[in-house]
Amino acid sequence: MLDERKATILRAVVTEYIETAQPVGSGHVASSAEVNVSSATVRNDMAALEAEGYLAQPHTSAGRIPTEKGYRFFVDQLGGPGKLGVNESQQVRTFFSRTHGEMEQMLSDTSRLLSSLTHYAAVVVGPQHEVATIKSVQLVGLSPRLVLAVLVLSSGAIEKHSIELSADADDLIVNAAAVRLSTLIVGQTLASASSIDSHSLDLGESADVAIILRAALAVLGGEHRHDDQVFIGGTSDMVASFDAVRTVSEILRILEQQLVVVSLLEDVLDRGLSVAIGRETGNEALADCSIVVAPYVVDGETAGSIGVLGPTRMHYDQALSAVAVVANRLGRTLSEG
Amino acid sequence: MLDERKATILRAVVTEYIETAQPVGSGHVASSAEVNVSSATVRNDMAALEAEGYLAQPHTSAGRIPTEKGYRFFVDQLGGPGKLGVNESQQVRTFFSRTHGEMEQMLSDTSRLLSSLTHYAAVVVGPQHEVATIKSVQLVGLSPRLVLAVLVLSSGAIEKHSIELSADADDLIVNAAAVRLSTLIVGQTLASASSIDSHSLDLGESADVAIILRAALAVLGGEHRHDDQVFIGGTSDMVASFDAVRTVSEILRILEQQLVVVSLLEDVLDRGLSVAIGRETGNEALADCSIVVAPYVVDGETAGSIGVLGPTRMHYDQALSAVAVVANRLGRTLSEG
DNA sequence: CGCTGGCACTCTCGGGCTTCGACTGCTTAT
DNA sequence: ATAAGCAGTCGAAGCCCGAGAGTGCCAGCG
Repeated sequence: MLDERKATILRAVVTEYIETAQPVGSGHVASSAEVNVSSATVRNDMAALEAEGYLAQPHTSAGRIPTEKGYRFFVDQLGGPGKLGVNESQQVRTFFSRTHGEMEQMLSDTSRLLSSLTHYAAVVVGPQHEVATIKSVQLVGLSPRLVLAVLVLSSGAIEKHSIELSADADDLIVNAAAVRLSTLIVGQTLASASSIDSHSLDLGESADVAIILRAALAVLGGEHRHDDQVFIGGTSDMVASFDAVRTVSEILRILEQQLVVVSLLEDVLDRGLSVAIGRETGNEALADCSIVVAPYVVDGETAGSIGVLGPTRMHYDQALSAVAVVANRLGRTLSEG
Repeated sequence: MLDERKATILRAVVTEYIETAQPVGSGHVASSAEVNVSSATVRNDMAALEAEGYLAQPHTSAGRIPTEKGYRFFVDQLGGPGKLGVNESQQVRTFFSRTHGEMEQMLSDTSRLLSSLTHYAAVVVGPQHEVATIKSVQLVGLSPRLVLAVLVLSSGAIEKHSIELSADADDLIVNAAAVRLSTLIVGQTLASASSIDSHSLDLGESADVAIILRAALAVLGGEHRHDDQVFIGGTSDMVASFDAVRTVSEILRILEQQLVVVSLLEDVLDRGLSVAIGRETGNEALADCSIVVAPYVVDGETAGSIGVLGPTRMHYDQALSAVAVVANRLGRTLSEG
């Protein structure tokens, strides 16, 4: 629906605007390399593009800036993720060759890597615990009425929950409960463990042990997926792309709410997109922002997602390739462990 | 060295400037309640205060704004931390009555509380692990050559380290090592555990077990205090106090470096201060910021510190009282556990 | 001697005005 | 269809000017 020339012109406007943040006039476009028509012709086409909603004019005698629809077209016909620069891909390679063990540290470092690649804010959402199996469970009495349950998952993640008891429990009882709990849930996933009906196991237990077991299982089931691990880096870089402190403050307020950030990314992925532009993010406060997302795959299963958040006038090609490459490498690195 | 009236005038300038962010003229000061002299007299005194370095003039025909020295005097003679408003202290009370267990969650929530009280960025540095004793240690084999060591500390904190082995180890060996490790370090502090000489325990162990033990002890000693837990909240609030995006970006860059933040707070405390103003923070990028800090005490020992970061024109009295009250309550709450 | 009122001076801020330049849209010629 | 030219629009920048806020200083008063 957009003929060849109009597409070229639109592309030129978008790239120029991304670079300069200034409205782009017909003269600039006409003098650009890919366009071989006069500025008058460009003007006609730009008027058409504006009528179709791809461009907008801040005021009469100014150039044009892309609308969300304009960015969307640009991104879509951009096609594949493109290639990373040599320095960048070198940076990715050395990063992943050096990294090892310690999942949290690694995810946190990954967010730093991604933000340093793109100069936007990077978000890394850790793997869902639901798919990992429980490797070990331990109960540690911290004080007579406070017991800490520590789960080690096959992914290497650790989940801890404190359990408050209504009556004192000595070490013997706690240990007995721990042993019993181990036989019950080790090897299962968190999801299946939390669905164990605590009433089906009353028999054959001493009352004290049963109390602890029931409390432990309740805690497991209780705060489902309450701690997705989210790592956000590079906010200072991203902030520099905006010019109103007000805007910045609103964006930071979003980023402070980890739950919102997670669902933001997942909403985008659920809609089958890898880029959400402006209001497409579904959040009014991010009207001037775009999000680039990719899931990463561990052992054949989609485990989590990573993404960057930047201004709508973002370097989409770079961001897309950086996100794609990092997601890929991250998934592979996590699969080895 | 500052007579009564000059002090009053200085105080009036500072409070007014904190409120309005506008240079304060002699007329305003003269009409303020505490000052009963004419504006001419105020003018004379303000000139003197400027000569002594307490005030500065942006330009000739403008009012005066406080210098760092001016703020310093203001803060010092402010005396005690002052009182919190009723709403605020109510907020603190309900927060700490509701909170329980789960240290990390609690520290993170505390930083949110503190930022919501002050509208500045709040920093909460978790307790040092060095003083806590080891309650339990567990080794979990994730894969043949990867073992995860999980320590539970008496504070309820968890420390995990992954250990990479050069040879495969089966569960039996891992378990044997875990048992031996438990007898070695449970009950000790992290510091003393990490100072165990791994060569003194070769005797009587199977070679495989010894390898794991040595690796585990090495890991313990290795990354000393590498994970102070730092929780930062309310950056979006703080940002709103500034008007240049550039400044904001630099401040955020500081806050992204957790190590820097921790040492920032500790430097201030080490100098015996509870407030650092502008360059007193020791960081050029924070020239327009001030920090208010307080340590918190758990079981009679200084365990960690909390603080807020805001603009130099911060509401010092409110910040001081908020930080003091929260530090106090936090210490008490953590002591119970 | 300290305080005050008065006065002249300085400098920023905002409005109004003009100029400049970057665009556009349209019309006409090829 | 494309190009060229031309008139028109509108913001940005520069300028002037007056208003206002504030200062410093001086002379007089208690």
